[in-house]
Amino acid sequence: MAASQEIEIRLNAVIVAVTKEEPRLLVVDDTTTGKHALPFGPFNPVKDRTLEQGLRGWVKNQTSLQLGHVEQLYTFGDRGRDTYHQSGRERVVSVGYLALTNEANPGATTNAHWTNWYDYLPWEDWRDGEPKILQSEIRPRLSDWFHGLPKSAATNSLRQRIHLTFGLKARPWNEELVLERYELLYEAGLVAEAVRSAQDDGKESRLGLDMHSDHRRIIATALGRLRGKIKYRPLVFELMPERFTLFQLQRAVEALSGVRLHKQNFRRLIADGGLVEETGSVDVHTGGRPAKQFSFREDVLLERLSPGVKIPGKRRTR
Amino acid sequence: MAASQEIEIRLNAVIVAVTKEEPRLLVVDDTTTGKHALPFGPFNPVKDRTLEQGLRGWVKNQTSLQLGHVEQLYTFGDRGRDTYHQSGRERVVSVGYLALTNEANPGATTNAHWTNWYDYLPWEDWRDGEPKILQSEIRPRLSDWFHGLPKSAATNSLRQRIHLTFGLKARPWNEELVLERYELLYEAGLVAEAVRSAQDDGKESRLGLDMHSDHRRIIATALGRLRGKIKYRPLVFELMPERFTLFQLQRAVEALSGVRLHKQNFRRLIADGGLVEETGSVDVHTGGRPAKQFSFREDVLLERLSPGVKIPGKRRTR
DNA sequence: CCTATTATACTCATTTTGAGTATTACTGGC
DNA sequence: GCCAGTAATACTCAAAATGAGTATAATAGG
Repeated sequence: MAASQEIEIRLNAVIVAVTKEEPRLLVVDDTTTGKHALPFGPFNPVKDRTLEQGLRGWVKNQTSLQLGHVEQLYTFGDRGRDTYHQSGRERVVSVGYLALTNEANPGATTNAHWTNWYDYLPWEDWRDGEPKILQSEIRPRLSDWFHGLPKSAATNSLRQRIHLTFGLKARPWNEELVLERYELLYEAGLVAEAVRSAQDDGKESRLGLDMHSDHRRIIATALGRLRGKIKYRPLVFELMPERFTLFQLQRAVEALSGVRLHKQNFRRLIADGGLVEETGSVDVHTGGRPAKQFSFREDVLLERLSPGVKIPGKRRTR
Repeated sequence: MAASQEIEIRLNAVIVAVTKEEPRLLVVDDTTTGKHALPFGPFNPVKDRTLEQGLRGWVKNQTSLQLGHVEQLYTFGDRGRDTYHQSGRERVVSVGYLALTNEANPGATTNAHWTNWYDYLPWEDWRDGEPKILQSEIRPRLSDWFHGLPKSAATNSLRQRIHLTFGLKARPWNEELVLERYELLYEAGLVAEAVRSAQDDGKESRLGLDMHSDHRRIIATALGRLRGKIKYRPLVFELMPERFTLFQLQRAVEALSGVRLHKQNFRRLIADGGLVEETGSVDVHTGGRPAKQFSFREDVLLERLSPGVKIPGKRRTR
């Protein structure tokens, strides 16, 4: 047991809501860099009995938000995160958390504000077809980077990896590979974080809105996890109002997953899944036939094992 | 940014192998309690660039094991873990890791040794049908506990939770709910860890072999994660020898998942999945017709997205 | 060469899923 | 009040995946 150095533990929160068909993220303005940053609080070993309680504590104090589902994402301890002092005297370890809430909630009081998740990861939003940034920026620049590398045994492997993560060469787009895509762009030096310590001062156009420190990596982790988990856990409902139409639910799932779904099949999955129940009320502001409003059946948590919202895919012949 | 207290970060490793159709776990003997403990090393912020590198570092030094896949499991910071000093001066935060290896490897040099995973979680092994301990011990004692609780609004919810996690009342056994089951037993005071700080000195028969501190919770987390992940990532192959028969592969998956699989369908899934390729050699020591030996196709990692080993289930009419 | 034993191949009924078409119930303009 | 537009909801159908077998092949040991 080597003597521990001065270590500080921070609890970072990726606080997510869905409003007006967009996935939203609570950020604060970092005063020194002017960039957006994830809110965080310290872990106080004396006061906080568990890490999660520490997180809930400072969120409650600082934002008066009512958090729903909270889950630990990952613990980041990399040196080189810019909170690390060159002196080596202090090291920050961040424990990232994903927290779901409802933007209609009391709301933040501090300098925190809601932003659109896809401001930071614009290539992840395929709801209106393939994002233009892929065609215009990412593919050419990834290609330049790839061809500029020295050939080696790993060359073919890297090519495959690029194709897989970005759905190139007839491979399907897999919405869950958010972190994998971010990391590839990072390796290729295409996101601002990757060149922060280098000579390049960011004049070249960067992909997506930069964030403080490695926070974009953390939200990529969060989005990937969330996209995966809504399929087998009823997490979407924590982001919905009390009553909602099936189409509103679909829109929320689409906002998170970043892909469009087949309406009739989505409806079938939800109905057959027994996750919701009719409230008797209808929403007449649909522009067409009024839609029945539903509410989440709390008791499904008690009777089903993995009551998620499946995401219909596209048929592919193998 | 509150001043950080003295915090030590430990890197705990759940090192897993599969040998002779049993899932194995590398443990050390805790000198003070005589119990088995997970090996761990300190995180040294000066030397270790990342948490994972820190982990690989001490594992390499202490055991000379060749680790394959390594993944972070969870960060535990609960007070009350017995490494916490009442004085409140020092607090240990443990980052748990799952690491896969091959027991045929060089092997450990220290006091570490391999044990059977199911020694600690005997109710998780359904390969020979329902474990007797469920019938003889767990169900009756869970029942006693449940009926001894004061009735409240949460009573029904708890009953459902018991039924779900343990597959009671015609609900199917879900092999992935390892942590959920452990936590339920913990709440019910049926595992030794739960009564360590209480008056009870453990005379009553405990369920499964006790471990040091909260290490059994960590291995429950690991087993649950592993059982889930082998279904969509080719992790089993890291636990297999270079060449293996399909039946040996099946046995390994069964060892991990704790359930028996349908042989013909398993074979179909693997074959259709294209995860393996014939080596041309056969294993004649089968007791019957010789079995072809296969090897893992490394390049599937490059061409498929979720090349896991699906676990055939049982048909249930809804 | 017969039997036991395991590997491997093939069959079949269901269920699940992707993708449509058809029908229903509103609103707003005239 | 009727019609067009629009969205919600219902229903159909073929393909693929899945659970559960039966059938056949290839070895060892007597």
